[in-house]
Amino acid sequence: MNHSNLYQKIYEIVADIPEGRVATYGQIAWMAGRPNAPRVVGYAMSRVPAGLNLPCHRVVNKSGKLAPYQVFGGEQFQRALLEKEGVTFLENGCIDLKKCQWSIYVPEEDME
DNA sequence: GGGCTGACGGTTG
DNA sequence: GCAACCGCCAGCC
Repeated sequence: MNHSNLYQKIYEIVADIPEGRVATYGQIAWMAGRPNAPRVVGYAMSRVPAGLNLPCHRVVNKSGKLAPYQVFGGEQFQRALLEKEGVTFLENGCIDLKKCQWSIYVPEEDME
């Protein structure tokens, strides 16, 4: 099994994140088959081709904090973008994971 | 082929 | 509750 397949899967998972929802690196790693490799996910994001147009801004850490990725133009830009998509932010600047954390099992009753 | 780094996570202090 | 350290896997020098 080629490692490139792992990257491809990571890209696929990130690209499958719906608007208004966010996913954690650990969750993506878990879905990609590497629950112990959250770093690899972050690294994959760092090396992701811009042509894929991946919504990497929807990927946050377990703390609900946005990655120190200033390449987007600033954390505020990223935050505003997510907020515009419907992501709920807390007063402390963290994302409300309990409401916006993406799951493959999307409960319709929880969706509004 | 070996060592360092990295957009993280969990545990311990 | 917050801060720091260790551990993890893959990529790059």
